[in-house]
Amino acid sequence: MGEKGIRIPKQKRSMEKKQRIKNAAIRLMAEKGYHSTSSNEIAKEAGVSIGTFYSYYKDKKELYKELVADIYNAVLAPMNMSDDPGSDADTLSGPFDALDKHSIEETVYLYIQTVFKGHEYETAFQREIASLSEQSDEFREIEMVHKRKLTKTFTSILSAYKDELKVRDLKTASYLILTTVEAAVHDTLFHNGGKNKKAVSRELTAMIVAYLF
Amino acid sequence: MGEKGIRIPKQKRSMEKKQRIKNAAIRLMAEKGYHSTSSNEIAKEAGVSIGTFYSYYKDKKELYKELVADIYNAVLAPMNMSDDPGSDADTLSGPFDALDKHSIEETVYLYIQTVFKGHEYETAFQREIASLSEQSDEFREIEMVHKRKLTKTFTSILSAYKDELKVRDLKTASYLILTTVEAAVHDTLFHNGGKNKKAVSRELTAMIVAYLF
Amino acid sequence: MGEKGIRIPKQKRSMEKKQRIKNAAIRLMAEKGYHSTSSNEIAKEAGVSIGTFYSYYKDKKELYKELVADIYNAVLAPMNMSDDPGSDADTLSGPFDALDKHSIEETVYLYIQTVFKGHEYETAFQREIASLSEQSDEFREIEMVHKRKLTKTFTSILSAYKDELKVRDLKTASYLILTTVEAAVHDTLFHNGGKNKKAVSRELTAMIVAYLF
Amino acid sequence: MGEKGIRIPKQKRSMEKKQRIKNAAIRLMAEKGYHSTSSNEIAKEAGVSIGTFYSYYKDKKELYKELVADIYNAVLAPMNMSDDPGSDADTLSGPFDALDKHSIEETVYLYIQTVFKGHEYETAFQREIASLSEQSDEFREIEMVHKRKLTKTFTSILSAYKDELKVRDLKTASYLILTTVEAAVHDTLFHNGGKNKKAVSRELTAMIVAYLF
DNA sequence: AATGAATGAGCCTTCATTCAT
DNA sequence: TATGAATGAAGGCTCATTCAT
Repeated sequence: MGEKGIRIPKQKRSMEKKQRIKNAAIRLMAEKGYHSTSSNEIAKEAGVSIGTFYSYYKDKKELYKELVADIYNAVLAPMNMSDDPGSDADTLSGPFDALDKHSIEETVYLYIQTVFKGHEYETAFQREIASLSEQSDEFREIEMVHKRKLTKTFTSILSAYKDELKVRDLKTASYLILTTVEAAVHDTLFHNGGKNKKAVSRELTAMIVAYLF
Repeated sequence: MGEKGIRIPKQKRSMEKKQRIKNAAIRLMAEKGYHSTSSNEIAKEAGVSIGTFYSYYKDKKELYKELVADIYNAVLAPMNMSDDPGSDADTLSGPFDALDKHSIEETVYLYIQTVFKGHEYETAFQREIASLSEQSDEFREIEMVHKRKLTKTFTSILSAYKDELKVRDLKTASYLILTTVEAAVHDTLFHNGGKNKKAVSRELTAMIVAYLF
Repeated sequence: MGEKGIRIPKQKRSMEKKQRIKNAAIRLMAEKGYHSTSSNEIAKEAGVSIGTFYSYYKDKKELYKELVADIYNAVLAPMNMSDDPGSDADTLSGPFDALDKHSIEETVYLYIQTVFKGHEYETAFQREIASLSEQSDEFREIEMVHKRKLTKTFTSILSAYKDELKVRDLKTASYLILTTVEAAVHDTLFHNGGKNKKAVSRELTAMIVAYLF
Repeated sequence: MGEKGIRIPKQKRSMEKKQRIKNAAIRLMAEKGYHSTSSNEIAKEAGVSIGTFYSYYKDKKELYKELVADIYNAVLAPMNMSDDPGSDADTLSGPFDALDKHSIEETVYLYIQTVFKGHEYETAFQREIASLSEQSDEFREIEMVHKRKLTKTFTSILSAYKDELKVRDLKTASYLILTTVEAAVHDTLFHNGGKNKKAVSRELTAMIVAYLF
């Protein structure tokens, strides 16, 4: 009943406010989780009234979706895969298109470092994203949109090395490597505080190279 | 601790009631998630009064913790690593101590199958566990107690093959393989419905063997 | 999601509480109207927690429906038309089945008095019912269930006088008389404070008799 | 009064804007009711800022009052009873002063048709008016101002027929007839969709004539 | 005059938890 | 022991109204 009329801010003042809301939300959700963070709390932390909050976002979920999109844009941008180059999210430096200029080992290692870098941006909040995606297919789908792109790109990269590869099932190999790297990085960063990042990078590289070639 | 006098049931009748509560909780949480399942609902589903519920469990979290412990015991038991042989949780059949009786490939493959089997027990609920563990360190710690043991055991198994291995950093290798297998199995089962289980098992085996030897 | 489990009280204590809620609701809605009366206010006025309120009623509308049903049962009962003889609403005294024992004028006059009596019970709240019925077809339907019965009964009474009547279109006549009496009584009571009740009764009787015979 | 300085527009531009607001309000309130129509929504529908809305109207109630007044002026005008001949509301065609040029039956029938015509103008919104008038004496009073005039006029018309009438209590008779016609027309139009308009007109005429003469 | 971003009181509703019986 | 009625803090969200620009 009756369009809710969500404000789409173009003015500087408004943009700033929206950003304040986002920052507050990331801060709080990273710390206490999505479910334990209330809209009222976010508004207060952002120094904004609850009415303003709801003039920018239909509901808490809507805000969360935008947060995830921002994170993914920021993380995927350096891999040259971002959808939205004009995103209002920060963008990580260091492009990923240098992959093919190096030896195989270097290439894989570089890839792993890129994934690390991506996970190191707003780490705590990304951990919460991972959690929610696990919880509801609705949230998971938001992530998948981006992840599917990654798989495709990676498969095409592997195809370039086709003749030198010993694996046959390229699709499963891509899936496996992506899952593996993602999990190892995730676990290293989120649950071990990154202490063994170096060793993991080295061994992970070794494992993938040994598998592929 | 236990100011309110949480009942520790030893009588058959009580044990049965507790089990009914647990079963109801698993059923509901698997379906709708921890946060969307209320204590009242669990009690009703269990055919028990809410008062009774709170005479067995300090709060919902307490119940959840017990559920996680049960799952872990059930999953780890077949690997001969369970702490609590007298656990009231079900126990999966098929011991894992046959590892060294087979060829390397067979051994790894068998291990992967065991992990699959573990994840296939109360799959939906385990997915919820994974989600919550991500969310709160408190819950995560419960998992870690068990996982640390797994790493240790696995490292010692690898040690048996020491001379034939090409990896040097045994600790990191163990960690990597466990994380990798866990992640691949998890993703295959929880997010892909297990459709590519076979291919993943094969490639995963290939990757690990290529890495280790 | 998940049956809300509305409590259906059979115990004396509970029944009493439910009645307290109803009384409070009638009091407040009669005074300030349905829309300006909040559930919290009703609960407070009833000396009951808001939680208790929602354990008895799914929402405010549900409570309102019950209130209307109660009123109608109380009002229709003396006309021997109540659906629910065991209703927990009060019941007005004075049956209406004496209609045919009197002269025509007396019969009509008696009928009008009965309608007055019905409207004099919880007058202010009935005024609010009338208002809401006007506002939403959903609420109107609740009233109509009862009103339709009245029309039918009245038509059959008229049929008994068939040969002496000068009107031909019995259905429209019934409708017209019911509407007319209802409106006159309603207006006299709700908007004129009943000051001219006597004169209105007399003239209304005269009009109807002149019309029918 | 008017502390906030409510603008009384005399300029064409302003009048136009005010009218746009009124039209939007009637449209929305007719469709969704007074309570479910927000000021912000009205302003948006009118293509006017909420600020402008509040520069013309102290609050939503003020706007509503003006709407009711307009409707009454539009409805009463053809009966030559409008207070404000220069009202900015539309005016229905067809004067009512032809009453005495016809036979008694024709006169009454004509009157009924006029009332029908009045109710057929902005029917849905008038239904909402009826509802709100029932709800609050404040709103009701607005209606009464006009209705009292009607009664007076009608009484004086009846006086003209004095010698031929059989009724003695002219005041009550006027009141009764007005109430009756109003109610029958209202119900026929608002709740029966006007299907039985013809039959009701006929029978209503018959009833009133039989009563009066 | 006009705008519309901003406000915040207050509404409806849920649910973990208590406690009298 | 067991029950379940009762509680009330807290959450999500709406909307009439204000005010700086």
